[in-house]
Amino acid sequence: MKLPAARHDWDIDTQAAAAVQRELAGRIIRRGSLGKLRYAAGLDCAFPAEGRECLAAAIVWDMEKSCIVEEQHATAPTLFPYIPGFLSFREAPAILAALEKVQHRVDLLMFDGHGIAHPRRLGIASHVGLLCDMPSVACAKSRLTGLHVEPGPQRGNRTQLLAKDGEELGAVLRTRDNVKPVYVSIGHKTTLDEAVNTVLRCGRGLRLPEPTRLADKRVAEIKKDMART
DNA sequence: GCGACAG
DNA sequence: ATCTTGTCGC
Repeated sequence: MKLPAARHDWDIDTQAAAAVQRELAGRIIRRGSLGKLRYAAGLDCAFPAEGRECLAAAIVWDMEKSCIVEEQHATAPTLFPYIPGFLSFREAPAILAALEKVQHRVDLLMFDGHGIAHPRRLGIASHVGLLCDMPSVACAKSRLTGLHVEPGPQRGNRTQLLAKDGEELGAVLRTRDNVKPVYVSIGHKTTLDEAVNTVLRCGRGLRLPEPTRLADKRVAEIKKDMART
């Protein structure tokens, strides 16, 4: 897919990165887009070569037929260490490279990580969604920020993830009966309800939605045969 | 200064 | 994320 050329530097320190996040956060659109949402691109990364490079995979999932329609992957040098709150500066370059290779139509991006449920309201889903100017949803396996009570035990049960000042940051969603819930939040150009529905629609019997779960599986496989050669 | 802390 | 085998449960 064609991605906007205007981007910022990635090889910067945490102070500059935080400044970028605060500036870009103001451009995030917390409303739904117009078009039909059928093709979701799940993104995830792994770190081959002892972490010196980042490998990203994009799995384009047909939400109607529940099948993969395309998959691409790319690598980029790892320019940033893992620091909570700055995940996108570590993974976004490789993810954008993988997305550039995608030929099929994509209606939304799905991430393993947070969106606006972030200290400066610009988690990786929001950051990449904004740079691609695409609707994006976030589905993280654990909390980064925000407060919440435990949701009910059944699939579909949810509670609010709230900031100290009461701002709604996301939803703590049970995607499988009696299994640890996931943290869903708006990335860009979506509403929280759309994000929650998308996550539920993309997941059947498992805790994580298919697009990101399959992307995780892919990078693990690729990394594996990268190692044995 | 002391905890918390996506992947 | 990554290092790692078997094992308990649906």
